[in-house]
Amino acid sequence: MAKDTAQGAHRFRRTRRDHATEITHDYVEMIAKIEAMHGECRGSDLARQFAVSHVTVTKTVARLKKDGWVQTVPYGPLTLTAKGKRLAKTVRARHETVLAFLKAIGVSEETAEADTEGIEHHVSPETLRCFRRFLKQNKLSN
Amino acid sequence: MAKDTAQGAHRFRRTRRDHATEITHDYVEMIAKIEAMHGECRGSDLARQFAVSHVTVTKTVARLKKDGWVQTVPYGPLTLTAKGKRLAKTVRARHETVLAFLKAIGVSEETAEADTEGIEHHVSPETLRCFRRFLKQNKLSN
DNA sequence: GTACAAATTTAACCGAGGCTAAGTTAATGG
DNA sequence: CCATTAACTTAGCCTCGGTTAAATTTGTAC
Ligand SMILES: [Mn+2]
Ligand SMILES: [Mn+2]
Ligand SMILES: [Mn+2]
Ligand SMILES: [Mn+2]
Repeated sequence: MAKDTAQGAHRFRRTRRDHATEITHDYVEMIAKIEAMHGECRGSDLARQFAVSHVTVTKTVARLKKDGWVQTVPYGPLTLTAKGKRLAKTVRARHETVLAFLKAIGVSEETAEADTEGIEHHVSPETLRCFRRFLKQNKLSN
Repeated sequence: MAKDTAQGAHRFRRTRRDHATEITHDYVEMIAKIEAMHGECRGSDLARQFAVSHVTVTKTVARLKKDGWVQTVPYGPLTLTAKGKRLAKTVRARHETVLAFLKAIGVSEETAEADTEGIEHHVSPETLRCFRRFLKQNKLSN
């Protein structure tokens, strides 16, 4: 019994789980970034940055709010909750590490930025440690 | 004008495009693998390997068929088209390279296998070349 | 040849993440 | 103060990738 799934099946489950949290991670990261740059973040900023419609942003933000990552005031700016700020910090750190790593092995700036946007969500803590170790060994820690 | 999208927006578009082709890639890769191991591939094999229901497989296979990657006979095995076989080959090669690369920088077998399943879909040709170059330089080409 | 088990298909549903169109609110210039 | 514009919301639609339940086909054991 327990042979209804193959032994490698958990890897695909992992990938599906990564994708379920991906949008949340990108949003809190972006909100923090825009807040840092412009003082406040509006829905229209996110729509422009992600190249989606403002309606998509409205719906996604409603989910983020329900899940406790952001707070909103009607017709006002978006703000991260304490929990949202903590998540943004770890997500940003991971993003930076992946980006620095790709550049360290010779990937061009622009390609590295683009690939990182997808890769970051599938890098496990162990792999992230390996990336950091590589950067350290090559004296390119940031 | 043309300032309705930010300069970094194309990266998120890229990631969304990667995700749109991801299932197709995983399916053709898996079908080729199962064919190679057991002579033929059935829908139930895919359901077991991906840990999804057989209904999900039926629906996904219908799309793959519509797009010309696989052929089916009612209540019979799945087969790849010529186009499907070619895609499977390139997808498998990319998977192998990503996996070998992660192991080369010190990621454990199991973690490398899991991370690769997601990362492979976001690795651009340029980054793949960097991975291969790294493996070559470290005499670990496969 | 019949009964049963496994595989497959079909129908009906869900949530996430996209979209357009239309209505509402807020800010601002004259 | 009012008209315009920008931002935001609401309503309704789509596809994809999941689900369960029920019907059908196929292969096989007896
Ligand atoms: Mn991202
Ligand atoms: Mn992905
Ligand atoms: Mn994969
Ligand atoms: Mn793969």
